Amino acid sequence: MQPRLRFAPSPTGQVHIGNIRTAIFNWLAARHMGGKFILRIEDTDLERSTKEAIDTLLECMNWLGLDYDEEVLYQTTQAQHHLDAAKKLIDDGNAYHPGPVSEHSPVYFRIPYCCDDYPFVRTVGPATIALASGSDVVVSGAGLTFTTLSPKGKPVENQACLAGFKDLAVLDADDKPLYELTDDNACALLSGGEPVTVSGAAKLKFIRREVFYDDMVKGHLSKPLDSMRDFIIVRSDGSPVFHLANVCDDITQNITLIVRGDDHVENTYRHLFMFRTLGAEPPSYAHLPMIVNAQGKPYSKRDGDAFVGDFRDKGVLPEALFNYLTLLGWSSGDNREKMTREELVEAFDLARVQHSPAQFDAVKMANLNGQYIAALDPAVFRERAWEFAAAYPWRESVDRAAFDRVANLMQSRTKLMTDLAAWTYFFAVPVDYDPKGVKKFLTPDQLRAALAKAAEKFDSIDENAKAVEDALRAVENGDGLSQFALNQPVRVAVCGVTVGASIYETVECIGVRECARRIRGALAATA
RNA sequence: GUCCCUAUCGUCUAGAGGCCUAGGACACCAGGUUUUCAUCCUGGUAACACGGGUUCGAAUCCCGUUGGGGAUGCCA
Repeated sequence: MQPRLRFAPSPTGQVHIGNIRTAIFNWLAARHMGGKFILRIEDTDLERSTKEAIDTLLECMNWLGLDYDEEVLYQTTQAQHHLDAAKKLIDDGNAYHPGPVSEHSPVYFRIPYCCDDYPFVRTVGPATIALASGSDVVVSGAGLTFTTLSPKGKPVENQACLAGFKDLAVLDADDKPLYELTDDNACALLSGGEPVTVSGAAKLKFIRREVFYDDMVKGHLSKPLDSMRDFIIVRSDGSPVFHLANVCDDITQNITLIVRGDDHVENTYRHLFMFRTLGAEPPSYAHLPMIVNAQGKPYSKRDGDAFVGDFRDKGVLPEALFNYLTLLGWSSGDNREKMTREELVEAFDLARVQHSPAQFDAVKMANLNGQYIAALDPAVFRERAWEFAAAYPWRESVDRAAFDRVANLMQSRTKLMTDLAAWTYFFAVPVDYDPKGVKKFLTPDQLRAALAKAAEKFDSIDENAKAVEDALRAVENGDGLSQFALNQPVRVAVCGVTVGASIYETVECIGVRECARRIRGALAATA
């Protein structure tokens, strides 16, 4: 059967990198296996799901090249299916209204008491739980309520599903049975029998069972049934809860492999039962570790910069973000880091995904981004730079050909597309001059005199880098200055800064005559 | 509190009992190339959380401790 994977986000505002990383891993896994990658939008939270949020999501996926197969499924269109499924579960005795049945009580999913033949349930063995002495135990179709003692001796209320306590015996302090849960009275309880309250209990003795499954990234995972509870699948207002909707849609969409965040492992134990009782084969699962911030903590609103849109605005290339995110929690195993999409699809393997959270490192990502920019075909870089520069007001008055020359000159020293913000001196007289640069390069009389001569030469020389270089060398020689002594003074006078590309080519880009004017202007302004 | 997961340089990671005096990348430091800066090249600092076991041999397996994360919602 062809693998079918899905990305099922809730569109509630911005797209978080943790979220999009899940999408990327799903996409990679699907493409690697030659399976389908399906997008399902879980928009059932009417309050928070907006059209804008959906558009943002779609845009992010498009920007990152996450193409999906088949039509997008909007969860709100499936409401009837969800409710039908709930009804089936109730009819089969796998779900119930607690207490007196009413229109306005929620529906609980019941972890099935008879589940020994489920392929994902196994018997662990006999177990006992010590109770707070002389406490009450309530046994009902909705499970068990009992009181234990915390290590500090405080009484703690516990609730668990009935299925967790196969062959339960409630014992008193002398190990005398106070109550026994047989298949018969379990049946009675499950079909709506009155709850039983046992007083003076001291311990619970039962056969422990556990749910288990093989996670494609985390390996063998299990959880005892007595640590689980029945859970709500339909709210009292009649709307389906995540667990119901999510599982139903996975069934209707025939999903065979679910790749999602680590925070869902606990849900998996519940969902396994839901697939089974809904008559479906459970899919395989892979749970991805979380991405945490520079403090090693989960991203919060305060971190602010963890949204895909922010990275785009900061001048990160989509292919670089994509590549960097694959490196968070995954590695090729052969020291390759900068990899093309094709190489990633080829190498991607869920089994190589890390089990523990990974910290996002903006510096390393910027470095990767720089590598991507450096490797860009110059024509492509010019185009992207031009598009990106639309964000800056100075672009309006810039001639495209002039811009392209600057782009060619600056590509190799661009790390982030936002570095273009500093290109403004190519197109306009600098507004600010670096004070240290002025002090060092525009203040000494000897340099000022030489600069004036250079400006004079600039009035008539050819408009190319070689001529600029020759002119500067000539002035230096004539004035007894050491070679290159004029480079930085010219840079400061022309660009206002002390760092940048080759000054000869920079002058050529700006225009030799224009530079002559700027030098005189700078000299006058600092006189 | 309980349950589940997890632990290699500052960070991302390689590592499936001997190839490990632990490899790569980012960052950092030093040197070199260069008309400035960046790039680039060379070299360097830096890690198996701790304690027990198992074994001829453990970063790797087991147990415990500690740290971290998650779950414990009529959120998803």
